[in-house]
Amino acid sequence: MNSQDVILGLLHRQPLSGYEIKQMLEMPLSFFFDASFGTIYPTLAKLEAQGYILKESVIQESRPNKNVYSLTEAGRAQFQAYLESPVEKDSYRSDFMVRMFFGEHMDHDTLTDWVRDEIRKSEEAEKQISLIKQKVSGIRPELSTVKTLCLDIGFELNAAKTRTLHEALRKLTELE
Amino acid sequence: MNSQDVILGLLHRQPLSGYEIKQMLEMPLSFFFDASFGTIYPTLAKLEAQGYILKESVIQESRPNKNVYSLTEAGRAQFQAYLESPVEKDSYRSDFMVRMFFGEHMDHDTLTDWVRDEIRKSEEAEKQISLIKQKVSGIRPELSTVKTLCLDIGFELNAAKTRTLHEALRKLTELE
DNA sequence: CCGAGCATGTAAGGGGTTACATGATTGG
DNA sequence: CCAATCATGTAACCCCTTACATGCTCGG
Repeated sequence: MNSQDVILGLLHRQPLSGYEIKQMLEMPLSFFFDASFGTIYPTLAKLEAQGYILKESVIQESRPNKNVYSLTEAGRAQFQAYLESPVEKDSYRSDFMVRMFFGEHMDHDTLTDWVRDEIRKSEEAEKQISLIKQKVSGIRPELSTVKTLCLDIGFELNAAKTRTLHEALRKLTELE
Repeated sequence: MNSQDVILGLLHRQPLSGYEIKQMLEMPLSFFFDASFGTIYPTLAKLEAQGYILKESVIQESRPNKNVYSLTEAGRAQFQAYLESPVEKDSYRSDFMVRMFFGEHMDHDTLTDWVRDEIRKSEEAEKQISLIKQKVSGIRPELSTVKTLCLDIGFELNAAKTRTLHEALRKLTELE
C-alpha cells in the first residue's frame, strides 16, 4: 500500500485536487496513513502519466485555480488490483515507546513528562475523532456501514492507548 | 529517532555484533521499531566512522567470526543528545485499516476474511508478548521497572486491538 | 546431504520528508 | 498590515527495504 493506492481510493467518490486530497487525508485516514504535499503532487503527476487519472483545470474566482483529477477506467482497475494484492503488515513506529524502553538512561522527571505529553496528545486525538464521528453520523448517514466501523476501530484503539498511558503514569509515579 | 539512536541505546548494556543487534530488536522493541540487516550493517559502519562505536573482531570456533561493537564516550554523548531532542510523533501505518476504509469497493466475504486474518495476527502477537513477559520476569527481575512497563504497554495496546477487531467482526457479520 | 542457523556485507531502488519558491485573497 | 487559507510544484536528501553474494557448521 502506498500513496498511489490511497489516492486512487479517494478519487472513487469524487474528483479532487491535490489540496483537497490532503484535506481528505486529514481526519479519519490520517490515523492509518499520511502523506505530505511533497508526496501528493508528484504522485498525481505520475498517476496521470500512467493514465489512471485525468487532470482538469478549474478556474476559480477569488481563489487560486486548481487541478481537479478524476478516475479513469484504468485507474479503477488499478485500485482493484491493489485490493486483491496481499494485505501488508501494519507498521507502528514510536519514538516515545523507544524512549521508554531506554528509560533507565533518563531521569524520572523527564520520563513522566514524556508520558504526560503522550497522554495529552492521545486525549486530543480522542476529541478529534469524536467530533468527526458526530459530523459523519449527522451529515452522511449513508456511510454508516464500513467507514463508520473504521472510525470506531480508530477511536477504540486510541482510547485504549490513553487508558494504558494513564495506568503507566500511575505506576511510574508510584515507584518514584 | 532512527536506527543510529536505537543501536547506540542497545549498546549501553553490552557490546554486540550486527547479528545480535537484529536479535535484540526481535522482541520487545520490534513492536515500536524495526530494522533489517540492510540497515544495521551500514549503520554500524557509519557509527564507527563517526567514532561513536569501536569494532573488535571476535574469532569463534565452529561459527563464523563476528564483529562486536562497543560504545565510546562520544557514542554515549550522542545517545544523550538523542534523548534530549524533541519526542517525535508516533507513526502508525495500516494497510488493513486503509482497506477497511475503502471497504465499500470490496465484497463482504473478503472483508471479513481480512478481519479474521488480522485477529489471528493480533492474537499471535499477544502470545508472543506473554512469553517474553514471563521470560523477562523470570530471568531478569532487575529490569522490572521501566522496561517491564514498556512491555506492559505493548501488551495492552495489542490486547485492545484484538478486542476491537473481535467486536468489528461481530458488527460486520451482523449487517450481512 | 540438506536445511537451518550463524555471520557480514553491497547495490539498486522505492518511497517518503523538509524546505524552498510563489502568489492571491480574506478576516481580524 | 499580518496571519491564515487556498493552491501548486520542485529539489535535495534520508532512510530504509529487497535481493543478491558468500560461506561455514551442525543436526536430522
